[in-house]
Amino acid sequence: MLFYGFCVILKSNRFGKRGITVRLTISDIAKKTGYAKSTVSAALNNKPGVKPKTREEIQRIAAEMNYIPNEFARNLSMQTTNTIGIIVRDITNPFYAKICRAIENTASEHAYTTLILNTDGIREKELNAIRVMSGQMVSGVIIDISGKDTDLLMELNKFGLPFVVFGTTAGELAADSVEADDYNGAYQAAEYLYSCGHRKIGFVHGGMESVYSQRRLRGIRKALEHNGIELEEKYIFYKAKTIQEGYLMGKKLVNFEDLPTAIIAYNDLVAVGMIRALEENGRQVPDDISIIGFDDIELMTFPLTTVQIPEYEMGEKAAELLFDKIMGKASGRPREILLDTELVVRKSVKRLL
Amino acid sequence: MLFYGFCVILKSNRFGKRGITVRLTISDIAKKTGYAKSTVSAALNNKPGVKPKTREEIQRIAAEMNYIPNEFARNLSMQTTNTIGIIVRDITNPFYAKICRAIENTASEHAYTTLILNTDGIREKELNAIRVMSGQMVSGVIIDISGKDTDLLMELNKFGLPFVVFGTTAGELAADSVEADDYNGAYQAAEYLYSCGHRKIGFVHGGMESVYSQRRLRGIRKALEHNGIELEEKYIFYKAKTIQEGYLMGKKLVNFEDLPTAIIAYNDLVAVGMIRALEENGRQVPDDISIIGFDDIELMTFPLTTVQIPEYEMGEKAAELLFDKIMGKASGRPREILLDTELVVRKSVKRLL
DNA sequence: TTGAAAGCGCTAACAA
DNA sequence: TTGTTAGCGCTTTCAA
Repeated sequence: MLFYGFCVILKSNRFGKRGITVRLTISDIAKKTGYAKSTVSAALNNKPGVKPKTREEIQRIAAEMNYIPNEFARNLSMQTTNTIGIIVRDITNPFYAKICRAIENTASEHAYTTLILNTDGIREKELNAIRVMSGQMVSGVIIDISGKDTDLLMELNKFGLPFVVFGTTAGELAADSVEADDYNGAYQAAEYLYSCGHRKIGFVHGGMESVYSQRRLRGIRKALEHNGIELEEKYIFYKAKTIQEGYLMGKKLVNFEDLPTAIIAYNDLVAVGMIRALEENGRQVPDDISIIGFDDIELMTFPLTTVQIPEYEMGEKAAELLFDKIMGKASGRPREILLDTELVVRKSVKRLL
Repeated sequence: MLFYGFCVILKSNRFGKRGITVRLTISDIAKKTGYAKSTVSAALNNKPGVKPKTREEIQRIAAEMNYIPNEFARNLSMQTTNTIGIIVRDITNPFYAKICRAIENTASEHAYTTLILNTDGIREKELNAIRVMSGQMVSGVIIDISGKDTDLLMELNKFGLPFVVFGTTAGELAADSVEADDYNGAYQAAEYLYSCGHRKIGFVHGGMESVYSQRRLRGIRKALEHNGIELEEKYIFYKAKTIQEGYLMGKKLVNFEDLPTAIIAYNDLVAVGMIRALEENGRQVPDDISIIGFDDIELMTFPLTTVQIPEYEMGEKAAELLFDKIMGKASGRPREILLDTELVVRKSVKRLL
């Protein structure tokens, strides 16, 4: 019986230590081929100044011997890495998962690898993530800052890490950034609700320190004002970002006296949680109450009307911005990319008219 | 106006190159404190043999100067890394996202970092992932092998990478592995359907090269046999693993002549896709057809009855096994961990009795 | 076109 | 208790 998972001696160790894996190095290739390390290096990296025949021979033998360059030594020597860091709240949120996938795909086209760190939005973890990234010498980082987390950016700057941001770098601070047009998305959502006859409209925000929340709120408010009604304070509900929080929100809603006829949720997760809680308490969506979400997560069974955020494109664009920066192709001014959102109408909103 | 994202000179370069970030090194700390590099290293790493006062002083100054060790140099020197690799099909699948989160959490307790690579189940990408992992000198990898991908394990072995596997290492090959009890889960699901009066039961598998599919099929078959009925060949439907594939499956199902009264889907994603397609074509779940899923993804609005797989625990256990191996604590024999599944009854199955 | 040697930032053996 | 030195595997001058 053959057991896997034991260490294999690929090359015998200088000290002959048993069971310790020693990988093939460029010196082994040099020895084998009879060329110098520098020649091997040049050949393997397709650098000019190597005789074609030599290059071919070296590459062939290296391939035969299954040589894989040690990226660490390489990076240390070149003083760069081929990895970019991603700092997100939670990869478990399909929204971020999609973004990370997009970044990874773009990165791998550049032969880069990604390092993903989750922070759960906890400051301490965010700070730590930046330190780890720095220690890992990532070439740059893509970070999701939902609030005015300018100190996170200061930190990134302190370590000299190029970065691109999801979210806005408000006011007099500016950085390359990618975001979706939340304002417009929210505006459209509210406008749509109005057109369906809804007048009492609520918003479950995701914490007002978040620019996304702020802009969505502004969008809703503006749309309603435009139609001559006002967003009532009591219909701005306390924050929720996750399914669980949405669920709790839904529970509370049930006991509410003067319920709005429609609610815009901070995101689809919150919408899911709310719907679950409402249905458990005998309220039907959209018959008893209408709901609109944000993100357009793929995984829904429920026909949720929602504002679609182009996650994949966001990830792609962010990666492109970052690579421009890493490659020194970025122009002086920070670039801010704003991507369109779109209201996807399904069946979670009741027509009252 | 202050622009972020430009490089900052943390320390002036030997060549005085402008705009190039040069990070602080251990030599800088040595110079500043007046101690030798080795002393600084020992102090910073809390190694014994350093005078407490010295240690304290060095640590203080290093912290003040915001020194962060270069992990690459560290790893190169120590011939290990503090990262473990994860090779999964697709992080966008919440099932894998959960697993990755669990692994990351466990890893970070050991001050390890994770490198996640997605393969979409494509052989070429899997092979490449292993090469990348090897080049990145990961301490070990956790890999999801759904089929009898023994050559992937051979590859891993070839590079001397310790690994732990999700899935089974069938037959005479064996490795540390973690898996859920698919067989039993499927058995329970089918048993439950039978108890609800279903006799015509179908299974949408995820590709019969997958051991999961095989075992689930066996579980279903056994449960039915136990009740004196047979799983009909025509009710074993072609493979589907994603929402899209489930959706297509659902579309086909609509035109089916002799539909089963209940279907067990390969996973929740497939169930979601099927339900969506069915409902679009006027069939209600569970009124017209009952459906059971696998995984118990959190994100469902639909009250899907499903076989819960303990993803988080799976990730945790896998990480623990791997760390044991990395730390040399593993005993000789491969360990296979089998985790219980549980049927979560919700409302996607109709009682016919 | 190739080779020798230095150096990336760190750890670790050994000497002081 | 601290310092000196070599070396991890690679790239990159610079010399041959």
